[in-house]
Amino acid sequence: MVSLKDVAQRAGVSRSAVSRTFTEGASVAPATRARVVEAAEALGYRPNLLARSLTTRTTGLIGLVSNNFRNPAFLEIFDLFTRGLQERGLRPLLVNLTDEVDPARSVGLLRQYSVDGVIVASSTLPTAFARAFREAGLPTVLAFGRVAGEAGVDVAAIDNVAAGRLAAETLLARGYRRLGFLGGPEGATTTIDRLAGFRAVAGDVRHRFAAAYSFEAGRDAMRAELDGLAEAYFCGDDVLSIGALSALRDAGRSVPEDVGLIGLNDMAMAGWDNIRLTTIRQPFAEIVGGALDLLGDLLRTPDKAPEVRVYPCALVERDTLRRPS
Amino acid sequence: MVSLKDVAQRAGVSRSAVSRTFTEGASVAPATRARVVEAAEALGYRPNLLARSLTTRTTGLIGLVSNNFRNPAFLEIFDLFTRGLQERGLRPLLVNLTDEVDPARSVGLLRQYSVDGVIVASSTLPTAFARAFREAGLPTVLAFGRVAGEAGVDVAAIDNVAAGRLAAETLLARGYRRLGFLGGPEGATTTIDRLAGFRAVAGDVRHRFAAAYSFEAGRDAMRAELDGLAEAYFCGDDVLSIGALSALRDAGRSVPEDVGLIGLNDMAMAGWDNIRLTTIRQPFAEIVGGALDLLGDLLRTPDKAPEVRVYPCALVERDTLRRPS
DNA sequence: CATATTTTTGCAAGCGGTTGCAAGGGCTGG
DNA sequence: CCAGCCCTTGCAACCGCTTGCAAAAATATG
Repeated sequence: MVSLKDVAQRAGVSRSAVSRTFTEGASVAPATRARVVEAAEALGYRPNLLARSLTTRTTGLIGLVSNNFRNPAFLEIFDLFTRGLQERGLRPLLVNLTDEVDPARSVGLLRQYSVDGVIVASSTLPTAFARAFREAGLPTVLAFGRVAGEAGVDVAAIDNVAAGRLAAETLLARGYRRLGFLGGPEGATTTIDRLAGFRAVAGDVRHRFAAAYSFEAGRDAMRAELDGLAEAYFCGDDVLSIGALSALRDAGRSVPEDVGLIGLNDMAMAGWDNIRLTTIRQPFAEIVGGALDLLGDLLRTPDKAPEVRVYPCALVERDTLRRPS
Repeated sequence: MVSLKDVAQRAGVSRSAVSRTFTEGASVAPATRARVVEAAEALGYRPNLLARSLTTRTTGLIGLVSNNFRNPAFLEIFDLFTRGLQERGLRPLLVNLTDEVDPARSVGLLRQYSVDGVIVASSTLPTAFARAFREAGLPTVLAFGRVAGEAGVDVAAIDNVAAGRLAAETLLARGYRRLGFLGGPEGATTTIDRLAGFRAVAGDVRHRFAAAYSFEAGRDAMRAELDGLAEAYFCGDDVLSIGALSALRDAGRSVPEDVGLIGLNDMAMAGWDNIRLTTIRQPFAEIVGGALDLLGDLLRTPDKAPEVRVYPCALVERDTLRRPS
């Protein structure tokens, strides 16, 4: 591995000189810079960012932590995050927290790698995680989590209570009466909020929680609903809806005539011609962009007051709900 | 940030002593170790891995590079890779190479972050990338790429030529005669190989390439096929198949009676009750495990001869192909 | 108990960089 | 031609940690 010293030697200058030609805004004479650049190129030199981080105290590493590796929506989200980070000169260190229950271990890990900040991209990770990161002094932003009451953490997300209300209002407006809620994992804040919003409008409806955001979980949950079916359901997520849809069709119920279904997310798949799920759209790109902006602010001014950005969600009309009359 | 020195001071020992209590197999007296551990705990000390890497020359960072952020199969793959790496004490630095065309830039990036190795997880990234990484001295393993002729790079993947043959044989065995190939991106080695295998059995069939592994690309490609439709198609990938399926049903063609369809991958979605795609299964978990084992070997013995692990693929019977008579 | 041997320990240098500081050099203006 | 100023440059220290080496301490041996 070629280092600063090698370049300095070859260019006939001091190590400082070559360091300076590679650091923004340092004072080097054009002539020496040229010599250094030439030597560097000849040797194929690139500064070692991790060594540099030792003195600059910034690594450019961002922990991208999630536990949603089953839900295709998150592939879109990872795509947006990784590209966004790359555009900002940052590198995502991916942390898969599936099955992890102890925030302290994740904190240790992120600190050991001196990440500059962390993005928690999850709708189901207990809020203790984001909070633990923040308390460990890591600039943290939570994306796709709960927007209220997460004292001390920046958040970019939709208002899940409002989404729940919108779902209920929509179902009622379409003439469905006995409503049901088929939510995601029971403990998740987003599930709780969506149910709360839904109930605020629809009253104390029947509800059931799926074990995960997965097709199978949605299908199984809807199967369990089959006796005593409501007229229409708000599903916690599109992939859950698709599972539910499958269970309904299997059982010979027609959607949207017999049963209405509305999802949440509007992931790419929801629009596929053979699915055409009516759903509530989460503006992924905007949320991710917002989360990245928040992170950028936080990196610049580490002790700025936490900020919450709430993004509007909107109904996307497709074929699993009756049209308004 | 608490450092070695702070702990040393508090424990009343030298910095070396505390360093040694945190490095495997170093000589420290039980008593001092205890004092150090206590001080470390009181201070919340964790060794800085990046500083350590400066002398040990190993970071535990692995570049996980891909350009497949549209294909849900890759979410499963990322899940497997990240968990597998974590189990081995390694950390994935995620690199999104969508739209990147210059291997040199990626090489620079990976070297700047001193990754210990890199996993190229892609079926469509030009082979120049994996090769460039290897030539830059980075232990590299290619997963889901071409298994033959990639001189100098470890590979874990299926034999795409064999997969193409299997597809053609299956279609013929089911009584379909005029066959068609609806492949993924035209330049990709995997596409080329699958087509080659398919043709080796089916002869010089009609073929068309989709622009990407996406639903829309599959649907559009199949739409373009509609006049002059073959009797059965081998699609480059499940998500492409699902798009194709949608185009066919839209056009009033029944699958599998009018037209047969066979995909490749057997991603979770292919088995969903409302899709039920007949497909050829790529054993994701085995391939990922193999890639990780290869990487492990490579990290241990950096100049071992490149090795290729080929995994068998198998037909998964569902509803888009006639049953054998 | 003295000596030989083994462990444990601290020192100091080094990993690949950055940066404050003071000295050196080139220009300008008078 | 000289003083004064500013831009460049190298020195040396430091970032947090590891490690070879030799001295010190502990243990074993006769």
